[in-house]
Amino acid sequence: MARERITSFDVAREAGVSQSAVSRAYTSGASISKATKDKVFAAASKLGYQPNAIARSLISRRSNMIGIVMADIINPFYPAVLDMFMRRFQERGHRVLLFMASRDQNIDDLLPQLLEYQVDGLVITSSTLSSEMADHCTKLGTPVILFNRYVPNVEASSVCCDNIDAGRSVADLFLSAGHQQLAYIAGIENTSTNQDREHGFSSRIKERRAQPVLRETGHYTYEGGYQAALRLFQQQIRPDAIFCANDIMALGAMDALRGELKLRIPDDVSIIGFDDIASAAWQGYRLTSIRPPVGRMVDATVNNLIERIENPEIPLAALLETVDLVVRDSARLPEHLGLRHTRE
Amino acid sequence: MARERITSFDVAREAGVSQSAVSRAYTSGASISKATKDKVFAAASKLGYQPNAIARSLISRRSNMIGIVMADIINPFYPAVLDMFMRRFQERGHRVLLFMASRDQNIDDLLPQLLEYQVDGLVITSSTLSSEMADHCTKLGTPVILFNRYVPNVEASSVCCDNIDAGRSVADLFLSAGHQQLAYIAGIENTSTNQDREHGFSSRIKERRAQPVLRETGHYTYEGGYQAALRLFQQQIRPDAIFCANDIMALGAMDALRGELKLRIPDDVSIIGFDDIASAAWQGYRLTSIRPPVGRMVDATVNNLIERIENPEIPLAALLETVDLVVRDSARLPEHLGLRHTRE
DNA sequence: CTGAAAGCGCTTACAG
DNA sequence: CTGAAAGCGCTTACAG
Repeated sequence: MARERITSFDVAREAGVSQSAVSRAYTSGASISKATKDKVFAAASKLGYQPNAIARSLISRRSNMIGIVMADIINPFYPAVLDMFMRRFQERGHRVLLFMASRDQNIDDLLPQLLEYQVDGLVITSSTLSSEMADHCTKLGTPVILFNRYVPNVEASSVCCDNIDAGRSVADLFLSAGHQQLAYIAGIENTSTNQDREHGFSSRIKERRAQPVLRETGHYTYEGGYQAALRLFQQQIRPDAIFCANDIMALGAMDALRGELKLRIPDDVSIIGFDDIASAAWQGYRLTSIRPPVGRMVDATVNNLIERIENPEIPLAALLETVDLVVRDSARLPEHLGLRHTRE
Repeated sequence: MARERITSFDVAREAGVSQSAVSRAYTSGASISKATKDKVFAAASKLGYQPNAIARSLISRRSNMIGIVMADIINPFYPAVLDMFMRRFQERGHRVLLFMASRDQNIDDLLPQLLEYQVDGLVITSSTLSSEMADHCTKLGTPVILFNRYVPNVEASSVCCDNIDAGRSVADLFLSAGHQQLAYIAGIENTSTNQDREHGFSSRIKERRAQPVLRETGHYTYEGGYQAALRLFQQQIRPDAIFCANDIMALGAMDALRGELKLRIPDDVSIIGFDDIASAAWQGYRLTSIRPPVGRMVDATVNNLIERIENPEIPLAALLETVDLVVRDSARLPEHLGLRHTRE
């Protein structure tokens, strides 16, 4: 069981140079001659040496690790998001320390575990943190950015899509197509995404003096959306158009309407979802959906975070991206859509 | 911009004790009096101190980090797997350094990036590694375990479900229910999961002297399964039962059959998938599927890895778990199923 | 360009 | 139980 730990000193001895030289060989931009570098690499590959990133992190006070906190990986929107984050950070030479939170739990108890590993920066997804914790990160010099969440007055950048405006647009689309009675299937109540989507939708309905919106909660899950749709149609007043706070609930609602309730989509009821997850495009659904510009949002998040790591003076940013409408077959829409869209 | 770095020396000074005492206060089982410990924690919380895990890792030669390599997070089977791994490792006090590989690329180039961070162990999912790389890990004393992949003669443990036996069982189910012409929609060709499922399926069909199996490739994607199903029915000989190497292809195949081909499931064609992903249970599909015991597989993986971290003498293991059949509505089945199953 | 030396922030024998 | 000291494996001024 000879666990060999080969260090820069071993390589130095083998190569006949100093330990500093070995270190310089692995530091791009360090002043070292080609000849020395070659000797070092030859010795290193002979011994199977690789620098120890932990030791490097300690002395250089840079771990090159980014912490990502993610709740809700089961929600199909987030695997695609995580995939993009991973690719972006890997491309830029960062490692990712991943933490899973329960959905929308307060993550104040979790963060110290990340912070003790001296992550250079922190991406927080689908969770919120207290302003005390954010201040603590600021004091440590660890920049934090919230992805797809907005918390006012907190020492963190944030990147969101314009959920309020998206909600307003859906209301306009439904009403302009002649729908009379709109309904909203809510996600998790205390999330900013759910609140903003609902607020935009309902307030626009009020402005246009349409029938008050019906409402049920679907907890951002398929089963929740399925049950919420059934409840909506047990009432006296039935909707002819439903805006679902995310796609997975919309798919559940579609199955409930077509299966148990024998309703046709979009002839009897129009449905619009949010996220444009992969299954929204499946032939069995062809769900019309609001597509957040995930690529742009991830890029903005990574860029802002890395900029702030490299220059702590850069001020916080609260970035808001506009959404697209993806037109498929689940909703009757007006002639003139009035917002950016693609047809699939 | 006063980035304060508070160290154990600062806390020691504040508490009026030695730096060793501060360290001991944070080491469970260390010999330290309650009084000293209290003084240390009081000073620490006053100063906002938290031990530096990077420094601890360096001196203790234990990073407490596990590396997870995952390809294919877009495949809905894997987010559920990642979620379980994260919960298990977090519960047991380990951090996770995540790496994303392209699907089934050789990850030899990727591993050094993980190894330089001195991970205590390595879980590799849906990728393979060369035996050279595995030997390298052994030499470094870093245990490796393959999840859902098996590579013969490689210095790593592995945890799989019995894909060969599962394939045989599906053949038996189809034939015993009276199907005449079976077909297989393949996943990614060079993966052990695909090869084993196909081998079990085809070899059992041969043993029972049924019609030779038809075959198309679906690349483990929805769209791939959709197109593969269309191709199957463009031929002279048409199947009356299809085994899909994973669920997501099965859902694509179902949409192709019911949509473009106007066939009824299971009246005209039976379909069985593999993985039992969440959407297999959706009302729009109700796919009959083979369910690997993911919870047991993850537990076995975590247990074997942690055991080997704590005791390097423990031999490698190649664990094989048996699958269940989840009976829904997409396949005509015989009276007597002959394997463990649940009805949903 | 090169080497000797200090130091990152801890853990852990060692001696008391 | 407690403290002084060595050392984990590097980076980076400093002097030459």
